[in-house]
Amino acid sequence: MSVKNKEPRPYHHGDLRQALVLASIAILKEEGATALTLRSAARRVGVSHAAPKNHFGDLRGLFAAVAIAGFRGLAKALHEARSGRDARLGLVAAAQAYVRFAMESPGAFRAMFHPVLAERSIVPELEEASRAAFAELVTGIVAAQAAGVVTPGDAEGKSLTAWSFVHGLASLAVDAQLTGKGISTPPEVLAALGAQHLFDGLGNVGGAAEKRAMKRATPGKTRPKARTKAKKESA
Amino acid sequence: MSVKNKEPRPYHHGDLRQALVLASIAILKEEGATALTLRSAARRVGVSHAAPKNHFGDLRGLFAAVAIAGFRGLAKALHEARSGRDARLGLVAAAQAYVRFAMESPGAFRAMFHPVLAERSIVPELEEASRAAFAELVTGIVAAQAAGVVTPGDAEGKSLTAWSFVHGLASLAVDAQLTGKGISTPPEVLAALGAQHLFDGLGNVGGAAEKRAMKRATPGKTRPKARTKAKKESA
DNA sequence: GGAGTATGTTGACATCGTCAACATGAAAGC
DNA sequence: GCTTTCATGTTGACGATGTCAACATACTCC
Repeated sequence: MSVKNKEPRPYHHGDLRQALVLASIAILKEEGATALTLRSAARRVGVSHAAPKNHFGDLRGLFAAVAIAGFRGLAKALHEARSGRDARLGLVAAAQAYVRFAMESPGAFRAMFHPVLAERSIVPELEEASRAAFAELVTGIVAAQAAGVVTPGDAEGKSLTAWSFVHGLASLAVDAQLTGKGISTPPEVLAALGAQHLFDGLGNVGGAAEKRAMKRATPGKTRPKARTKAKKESA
Repeated sequence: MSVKNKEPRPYHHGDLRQALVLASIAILKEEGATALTLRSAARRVGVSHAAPKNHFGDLRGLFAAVAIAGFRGLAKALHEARSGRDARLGLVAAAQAYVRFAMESPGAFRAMFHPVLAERSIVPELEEASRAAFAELVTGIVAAQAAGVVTPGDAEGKSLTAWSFVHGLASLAVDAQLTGKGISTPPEVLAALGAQHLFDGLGNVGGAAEKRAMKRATPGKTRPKARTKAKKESA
């Protein structure tokens, strides 16, 4: 089947499961979400169309495997964004990292929140990977509370608000909802702007936070974002 | 073909386009997003499998028609939520209405942000319906600024932050990301909570907003402590 | 070294989106 | 009134997909 290989491939692949996951991620990146099918992944690896069934059962299993890898990559990106920064800047960087992840891997991002995985409790590993990614955010909020830059109490509720914001922004950006509305600001900048909104509040009229925000809003103040490396293939 | 009707149906339906859109919405509500196909919609209406092609061209056209109806319904819900309330409570109610819309019509919600509609500029009506829904939020923010409960300036940026938050929360709820993380609070309550976070800010430590928030959060005597007992197994 | 099992292949089936060719009937032109 | 035109709907077909059953191969463990 495979065009690229003429020599007799061994009957057993060795690590077909891993190869199929990597191929799926590549397909998502190169051809979009609709192009990922059990057969297309099998084709890319060079195995028969029914081979994936042994490893993933059905299409949902393949999506789940991709989503697990995605959540782990996201958790890692969030962790790296915070590390080495103070609590507040770390949270801003994490927000930007979340959006950047979605923009750079829209296919994987969509797979992670694909409707077929709605009842993901069936796949404990996926449940755990998702929980771990969220935990990164909670940790960031707790650290910010310890540093005195976020009000104490209800860390989980506040994390959820923050998560909702970054997830919504990422989703809107990925689904191209920001275009055609006169919004030209890059999503990553919007992430930083929204993070400031969240910190300072939209309703503190005349308060110190508003003055701080105005001061920050002066042009030429945007941090040169650190160019981040490409995604790693290992997982 | 239709099981429900034996009498000779007229060759021409009359308003097949509208009937197909309504059937699609019903399918989305009753059977989920994956069940909506050109053929299933045609079956439900009782026409041949290729009839939808005359009205929608391809599958994307059907999704676009459903999404247009969805955005109009969402805009209406947002408008009604704000009307009759003061600026701040109106925005809170709008946030809850957004989440409620998604929870009550998850299929339509997913169709509105379906990947196949990513370049929706091809369908001007969809572009306009989406814009109108967003405009409802901007109007709410502007009204809140006029009422003095939101800081002045950059109404669009602030609307975008608010939109990102409600859209993210709605998406997470629809995709069942809130389950399995120890989050039992209903999404509508989370919408109101997050709206308060957005108004007051998460970072105004010791400020007036924090005191207001504490006052609101304490029905009895319990002083909010930074006691996060969420995670019990993750380490 | 043989048995049992995990891993891949082949072929089949129903369903899907899409197309081309055709049927029907309403609207428009004369 | 009659015909022409064309939007609307049907039929049949095609390739692609997910999934299954039957079979082939090769690894592992006793």
